[in-house]
Amino acid sequence: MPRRKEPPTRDRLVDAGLRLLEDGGPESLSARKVCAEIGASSMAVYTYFDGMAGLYEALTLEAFARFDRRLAEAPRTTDPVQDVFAIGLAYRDYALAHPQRYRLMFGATAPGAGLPPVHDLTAERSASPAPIANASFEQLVTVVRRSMAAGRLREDDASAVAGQLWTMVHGFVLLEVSGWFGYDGQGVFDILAPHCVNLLVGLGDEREAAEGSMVAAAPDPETFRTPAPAAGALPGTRRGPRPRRPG
Amino acid sequence: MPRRKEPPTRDRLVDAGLRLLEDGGPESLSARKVCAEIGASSMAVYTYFDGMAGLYEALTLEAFARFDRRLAEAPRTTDPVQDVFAIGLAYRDYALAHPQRYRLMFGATAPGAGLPPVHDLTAERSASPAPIANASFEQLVTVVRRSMAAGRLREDDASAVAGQLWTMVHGFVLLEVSGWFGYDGQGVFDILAPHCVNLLVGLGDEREAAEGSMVAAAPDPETFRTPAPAAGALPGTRRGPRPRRPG
DNA sequence: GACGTGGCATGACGCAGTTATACCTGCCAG
DNA sequence: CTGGCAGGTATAACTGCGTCATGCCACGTC
Repeated sequence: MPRRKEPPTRDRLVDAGLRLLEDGGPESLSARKVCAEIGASSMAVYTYFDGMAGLYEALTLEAFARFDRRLAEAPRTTDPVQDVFAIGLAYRDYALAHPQRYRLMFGATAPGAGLPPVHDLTAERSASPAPIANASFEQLVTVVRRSMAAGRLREDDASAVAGQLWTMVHGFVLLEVSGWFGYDGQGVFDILAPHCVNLLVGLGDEREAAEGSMVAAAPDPETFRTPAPAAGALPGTRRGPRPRRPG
Repeated sequence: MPRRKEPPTRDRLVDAGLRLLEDGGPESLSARKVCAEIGASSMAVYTYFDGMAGLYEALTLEAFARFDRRLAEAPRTTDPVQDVFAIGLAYRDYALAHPQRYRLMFGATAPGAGLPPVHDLTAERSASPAPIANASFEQLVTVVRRSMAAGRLREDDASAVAGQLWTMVHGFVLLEVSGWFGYDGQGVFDILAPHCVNLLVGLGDEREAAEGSMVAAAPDPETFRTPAPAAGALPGTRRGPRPRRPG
């Protein structure tokens, strides 16, 4: 069993791994570099994680755990639809603060670990991020269920509705961190906010109520600028997917 | 200039690269393996692509070109909303048929090429997939615009609306190919189809009209099973994000 | 027929993941 | 106190990776 001095070697490796991943991208996430970061030899990766795949897995689990904590920190109010927006904002905040980590979580990075799950169904692997991811997902299911109980959303399968919201934020965030919506956060205003309002309307909410909850969830008034009802179109709308390198 | 015998070496490398990527995942996409596939030495990658980054870029461009062609093959009818569904189905078909290629296209693979665009804004690179991706996006914008002209969708910025639809399908497809919705296509029925209908309703369409267009776009009656209007909830709904390895 | 140019193979370099081996340190038995 | 034991760790070597300097060789041209 590992020595329990002050900071266990295993945890220091995970911390260093997440730090290197975010600072230098997946290419910096090598066994030699991570171990050198804490002053150990590359053998430590095999002692504690049985190889790089295990390290990737531990990093994924830790990233999901912090993600789950971040979603839990989003405020819960008496307006459950406002809470939906709050969770969505926290979701995006986390992804934008740690884009590499987010890609790792959802199988978009990790050259060796779990990248091709479609072709890799038979691979036996001990720990899966699914339980902790399900915990995060359940946070969304709960506020959806509350929204239905409050009469804001049509009664329906709360998990299916939460899946629609998750799909929306996930797709948006991945496009945003890859630069398809520009790098200035305009996409939230142009795409995500109207998408969310439109989806909520389709789920049964009144448009004015949804927009009110959206504005109430904004930490500052600039986050969501309510579209001018008279103009009809959204001001300053971008032309959709844009080059990764603007200009 | 390259010799123009029968199959140019450059094109054969791109073909072999796409094939290796889909068959063996990103790990199989090495300079040595791709060149060995066509009986050349690894030097060919530098002769034609100036390194692996250039090969990744060429593969991404070719993947986007085939994707664009696939979307263009989706039938266009007199019902523009039906065409929206048809494009969405073609989109998903392509992504599910070539999941690794799809990840490469949207910056999720490619350890060396454009993976961390957030940290890599200053990198100068000649060709970008943005123009061809914009062509695909414009196909969606066109049918959205037709939907507005036909009075099915509220008049709005067609690009912003197309961005919402794109976000939805992109997010869904990435979760689906990673196994979060299971591997049996149930997610289309549980999540994507109701999401699309709900979004279209929020965009101004009538629910019955949207569901009618959806059913009309299905190549066979089983693709979208219309939710029973009496039950309210979707039958057979899954519990949202699921383990990558079911069981 | 000699020449130069461009495509390509060869071989080397550094770095990656991985692993066999040996060492070293802390613990327990006697 | 001493000897053995066991587990964490460093070392070094293996293979395969991207990359590049070098040189060969087959073309097209004068």
